[in-house]
Amino acid sequence: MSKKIRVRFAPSPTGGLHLGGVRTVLFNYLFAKKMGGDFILRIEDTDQTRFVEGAEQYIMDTLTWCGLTPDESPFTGGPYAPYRQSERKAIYRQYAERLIESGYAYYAFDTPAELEQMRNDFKTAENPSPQYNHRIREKMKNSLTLSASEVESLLTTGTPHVIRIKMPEHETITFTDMIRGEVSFQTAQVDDKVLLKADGMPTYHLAVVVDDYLMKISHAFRGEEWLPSAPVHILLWKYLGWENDMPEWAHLPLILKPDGHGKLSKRDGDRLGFPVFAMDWTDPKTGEKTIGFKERGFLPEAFVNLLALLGWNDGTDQEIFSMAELIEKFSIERVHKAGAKFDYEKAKWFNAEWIKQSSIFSLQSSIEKVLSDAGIQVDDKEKLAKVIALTKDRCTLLTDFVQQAGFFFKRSETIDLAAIQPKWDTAKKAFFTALITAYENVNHWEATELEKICKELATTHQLKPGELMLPLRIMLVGGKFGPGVFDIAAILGKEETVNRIQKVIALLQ
RNA sequence: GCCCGGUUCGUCUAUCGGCUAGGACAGCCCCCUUUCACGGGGCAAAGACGGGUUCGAUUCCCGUACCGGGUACCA
Repeated sequence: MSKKIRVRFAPSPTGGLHLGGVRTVLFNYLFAKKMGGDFILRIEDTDQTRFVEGAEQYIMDTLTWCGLTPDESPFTGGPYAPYRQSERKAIYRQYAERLIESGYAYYAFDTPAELEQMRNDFKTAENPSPQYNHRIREKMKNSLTLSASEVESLLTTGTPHVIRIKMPEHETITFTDMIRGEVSFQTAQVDDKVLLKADGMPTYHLAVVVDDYLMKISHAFRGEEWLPSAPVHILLWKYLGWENDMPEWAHLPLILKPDGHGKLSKRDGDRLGFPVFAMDWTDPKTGEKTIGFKERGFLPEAFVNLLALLGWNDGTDQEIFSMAELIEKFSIERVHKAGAKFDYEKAKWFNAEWIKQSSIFSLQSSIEKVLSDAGIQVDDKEKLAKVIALTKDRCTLLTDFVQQAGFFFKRSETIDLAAIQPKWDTAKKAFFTALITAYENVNHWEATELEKICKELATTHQLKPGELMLPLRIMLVGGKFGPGVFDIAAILGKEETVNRIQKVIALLQ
């Protein structure tokens, strides 16, 4: 039998795809692949989260980058199209009305002002936010309090109205969550949620149940923030007569702010200087740009890896997992119940590990891109491969290659002369001038040979090699960083090495 | 306020009644390195609290505290 495992989520109101969202998708994907089921994605497009321009493409790009391509497009045609909520309005209304006919829901005509009035009137110190519940609904303007003819006339005159679920007064709703086990709620504690809004669009509560049923969803993953509304959804499955088709639920723990309290938000990233979105996103309305993990220099493998370990582990000390290993080892039972604070330092560590263990070949094109974005053109692929081999263990982010590897292809615009100048004298000048000559005559241009020549020459000039390494480095690199100097010279080649030394000697006069 | 979840080093976590409580990130120290990193070695660092149950509780149960979520015609 085929399983359909779906995640349903909304992108952030401005359109970006947030860490928590990607992780929900990831867990869902891992579970689906592990079970051999289909991986389905449903995306909200209502109200505040109604798609802004480019958001659909952005979401697909993000999923592709992460390697989480869904088995069905969440946007275009497919076996259960249409997928956009706005195109399914008639479907939702039909089921909402069916609920009214069977007495499980009712029309409510209260205006926003009246609702606010009610909340004000019933607000007390003990109950700061009164709910539209079984007690309050008796006092409001709805099809339970109005006569049938009054309702009829309000409806025919097109009075704005919503459809609300009629929560039972005293029932206990119990269900099993794949992560949390048995959870129960008292219906008296939950209010008569709106199912269909005045504009005819469904709320999440109605849409999630109707769509999951119609689309034959077998497992539903979502964030923990949905747990309190689970009883509404369970009741809806029951009231619609679909109880036996209800999916299994999994409420994932939240990703929390690294410092203070609460859910991680886009603002925290801006505030603390790390990405929160998977990829760069520019809000088409405001033009505001939010940086992504990808553009910050993360490898998709590392991003997926760090996300998976935020709230899950396989019980061993292993921390580095490929997607294939994650699929093999993932188990929903081992997902934590508690939320996890996001730690950017650890996130970077995952990336460094992935850079170290990635092959030169697989890194080549992304590094070439990073360098070219920084205005450094790579002409020689073979040279690039050598440079990557020499520098990849030193880089945490792909963008670190700009500093660690850039000078191989383009001379540094700034040269840290201040680091050599104070100790520069005629003896050193004589040495480096002699070194140029010696290097010009080298037959085997490779690191150990260059080192040997340099040290022998130092001895004949009665200089300590230690005093010469730093100046040489600055001459070749421009600053106090990078791999071993002779390895650098070896890759740079004879002509370029000699030129760089010459140029700096000239500058020091 | 009420409802629902959660609670092991600063952080992410291991432990499914036997613990000298393990690993990783971050921190500190040493080694390696005539740059900076990588790497290697080491140090420091935790069971929220109070009751039970048990020969034995971090592990099971109950309270309390604290944290998080929800309490919208947002998702």
